[in-house]
Amino acid sequence: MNKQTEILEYINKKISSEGYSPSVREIGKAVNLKSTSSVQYHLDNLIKKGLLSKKANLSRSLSNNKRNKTFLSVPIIGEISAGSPLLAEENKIGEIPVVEERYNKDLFALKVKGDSMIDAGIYDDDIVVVDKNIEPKNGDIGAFMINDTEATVKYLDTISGKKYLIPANKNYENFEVNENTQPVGKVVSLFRDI
Amino acid sequence: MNKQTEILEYINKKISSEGYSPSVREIGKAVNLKSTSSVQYHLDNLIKKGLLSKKANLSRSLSNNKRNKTFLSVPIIGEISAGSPLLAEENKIGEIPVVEERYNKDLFALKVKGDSMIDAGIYDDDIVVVDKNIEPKNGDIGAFMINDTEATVKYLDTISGKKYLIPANKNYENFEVNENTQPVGKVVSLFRDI
DNA sequence: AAATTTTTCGAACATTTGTTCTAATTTATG
DNA sequence: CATAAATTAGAACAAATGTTCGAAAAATTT
Repeated sequence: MNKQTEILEYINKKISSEGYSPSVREIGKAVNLKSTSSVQYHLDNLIKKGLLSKKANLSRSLSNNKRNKTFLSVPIIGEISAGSPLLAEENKIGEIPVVEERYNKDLFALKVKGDSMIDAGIYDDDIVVVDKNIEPKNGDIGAFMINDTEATVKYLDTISGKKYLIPANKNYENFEVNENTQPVGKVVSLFRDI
Repeated sequence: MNKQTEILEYINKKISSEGYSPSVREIGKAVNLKSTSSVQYHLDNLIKKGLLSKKANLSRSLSNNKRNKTFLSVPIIGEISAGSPLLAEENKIGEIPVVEERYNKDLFALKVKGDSMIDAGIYDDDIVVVDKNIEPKNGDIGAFMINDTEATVKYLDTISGKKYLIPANKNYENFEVNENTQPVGKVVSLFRDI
């Protein structure tokens, strides 16, 4: 392999595994270059090619131009154990990546069970991302807790003055919002494995 | 705001904007702490709380524990400029995160236009991830290039010996596969903003 | 008000680190 | 083979950086 690409790959590996850039000397050790100036030589070339960025005189400031985006993970909540809070660790069944611009502390994801929202394009086993910051309004798809034990995803709407959770499937009935129905947040995005 | 969270947020901001960790002194300057040891004091606490990681004696080695580094980005392809290869930079309209275990070099994403796959739960403006490594088989949903200028997402199936691209919408017609139809890959997952 | 805990400061120190310069070595080129 | 170009090495330097210690200041508790 080319020394330059060898260096670039080592930098990528280091950043993604450790979370920070290697130093010039670490690079040299990793790719068998005994002199720091040899490493500098290749770094300069990589920077000229636009493949790498770095701040002058600044330690461990290398960053890959091609893959720089950071993603944050949001927990996926599965079945909710009776009595445990929704976001309890025991209910977590996985993680889903979210782009940083969209991330906030009140995001979480739910695995949808059943076909009650199929006409909204939400299928069994789909994963929906819920923002607890946003209270679902009429017409929104929201996540709701029923009796503190079950999370459900439905349309919210008002019919003749009463609020209902409304499935997107003719085979299911509307459910009138009562004191055991707690809005959790608005559904903002959806993932599916095909 | 709490000094500790102020520091944590500054570190996050710095890493995501610059691509590398700030130094102790940079943190101090950012959050108005005149002594490096004051910063150390808070860093130690953050590490004890498990919110932060760092290597001893190593400059700019801070990394956020909540931040998952195992996500990689896959390009989203929009409209395909005539004559340009599918994955050309000019066709790229964004990026989408993919968990590392699932990542491979032949993944890319397409923005779906129209409602021809609506009965498969794929809606207008949905984004589907395509794996060029997997050739779509009968019954699969695949991405296909037509005349090298248009990418389309359809079911693939064989009807009385002939291969067809089959929409999931009664209002659209099946399309017989011909020499201008190139399979690109299999659709493996789906994203939607709601 | 006194005692205790938390937080901040200042200075000093040992390393780490990026940079630069010149020369040696290897590789490609005519 | 001779020459030029690309690559590597070694050493030295200045700046950046993490760490530690004791004391002061501020906030909290008793």
